[in-house]
Amino acid sequence: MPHRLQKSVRNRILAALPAAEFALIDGKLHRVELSLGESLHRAGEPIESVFFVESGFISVLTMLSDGAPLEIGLIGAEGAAGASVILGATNSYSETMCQTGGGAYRIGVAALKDVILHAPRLRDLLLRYTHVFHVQVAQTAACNAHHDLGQRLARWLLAAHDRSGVAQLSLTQDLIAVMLGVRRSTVSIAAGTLQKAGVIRYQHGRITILDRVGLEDAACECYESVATEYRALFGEHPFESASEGGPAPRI
Amino acid sequence: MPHRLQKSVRNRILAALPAAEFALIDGKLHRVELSLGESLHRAGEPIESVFFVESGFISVLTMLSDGAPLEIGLIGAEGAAGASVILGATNSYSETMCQTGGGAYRIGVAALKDVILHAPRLRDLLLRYTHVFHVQVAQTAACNAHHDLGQRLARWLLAAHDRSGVAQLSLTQDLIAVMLGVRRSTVSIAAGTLQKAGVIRYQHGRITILDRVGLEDAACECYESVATEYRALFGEHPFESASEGGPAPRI
DNA sequence: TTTAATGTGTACGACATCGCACACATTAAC
DNA sequence: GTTAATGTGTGCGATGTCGTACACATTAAA
Repeated sequence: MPHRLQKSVRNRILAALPAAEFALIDGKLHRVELSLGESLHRAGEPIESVFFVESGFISVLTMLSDGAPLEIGLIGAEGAAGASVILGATNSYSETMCQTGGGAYRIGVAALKDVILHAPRLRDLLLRYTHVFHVQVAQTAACNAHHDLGQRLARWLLAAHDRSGVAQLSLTQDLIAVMLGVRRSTVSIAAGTLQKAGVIRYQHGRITILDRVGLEDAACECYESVATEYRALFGEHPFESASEGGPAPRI
Repeated sequence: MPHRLQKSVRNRILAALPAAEFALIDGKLHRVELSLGESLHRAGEPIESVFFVESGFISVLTMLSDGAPLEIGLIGAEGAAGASVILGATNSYSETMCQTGGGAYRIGVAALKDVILHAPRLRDLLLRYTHVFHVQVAQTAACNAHHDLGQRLARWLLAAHDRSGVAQLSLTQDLIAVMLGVRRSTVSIAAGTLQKAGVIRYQHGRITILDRVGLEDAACECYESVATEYRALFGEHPFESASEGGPAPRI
């Protein structure tokens, strides 16, 4: 297998590895394309692979017994889906699925555990990433209880924008409603408010962020709290592709 | 320092250690008594100690910017507060405080990290416990969004009952309201419903669980989902004191 | 025993969201 | 260009909780 150039890798964890550790894992990574709606792990099933996200973002969903899924976190190029295997988990407690098109590097769980024995920096990064993701979930728990949909929608759009890197997202209100656990019509009202304020624009499955700062004002503190945790781990621009350099794109 | 008898230790993690590993950590544990309302870690502050809970239970709270705390998880004798240090966290993202009287074994973070280098089983147990706690938080995020207060209250009482081990709890509606992030008067209504159904009894700061099975029926699935995860880690009776043996107390 | 502090039950208008329904707008398919 | 599929805006009664207030019950303190 031809060697990848580490600096062409966008995933922040892989990009942060010392060259020697990257060389160890490189040959075991399989580039995969993720299509919209594709499921990476199913709730209750064994975790067979870990996915280091390169582009797009992944939703982590808890499935309630009435069949309703509810999103508890988002994973983009700053993280990895299925990383809980390094805590000793064998089965996934959640459903992880791609909400956009995207790409990732896949590695089998056994191979990853093997690599980790000789890659302490990778192990530490995965542990710390797992912790920050946990903080994200904890903040979401509080957010779901305390903040109204207007704030939660703005927060979600910011998180999605960070992780996708583009201002125009292909997202229906239906999809967002499922993620946030509310009616589609309720999303329509909240989105309408943001639209009237000139912050976003909706056009049949396409949502454009017009005013990033305005969106931050509309969001609850939860966005910023979690972003701060990610900055502590990855530096000033945690969601930006490592290979691009420069400040995160602003609109 | 005189050696403790490992079999007199109630904490499930410490009790599950091989004797050789327990001997390593034993001398570094400090028995502490926890009083009601005592704070073990403060949000944003460095984590200086990890607490292996022996009795009573600990609330883990996210502090929102309006000053309102919201509980995201409970820790009893099955776990440890501050365990996220083993993921590389240096500061606490949450407030942890004791909601009952209780006891714990405290160990300094540096000492714990030192022990862990030579205690792989302890390390694995802490990692797996951290994962299960994460699952608990994730379930709470979904629960806060989807389930009404009647279900959430029943779930919370079950969790508190599991971890305290006694049917009579010293808990005001005010305290429970803060934990669940609702008005005290709303708790009064939900508790009144449970009381009329003969499931619990309230007597000025003292709540008695009269019908454990009825409480389980009133709770959402979230209780059982999380309990299943804890069973996978600690066996059939995850919250029971390890030294007591026999089935968990039923009322 | 009396008094104060604490804890609980209840009331009521306001508000967000539910659950459902339907019309309309835009895009994709033919 | 016509038609079907998809996505969005809106309406409305029902429900759960908010926010606040107050009366009452129980326990603790004087």
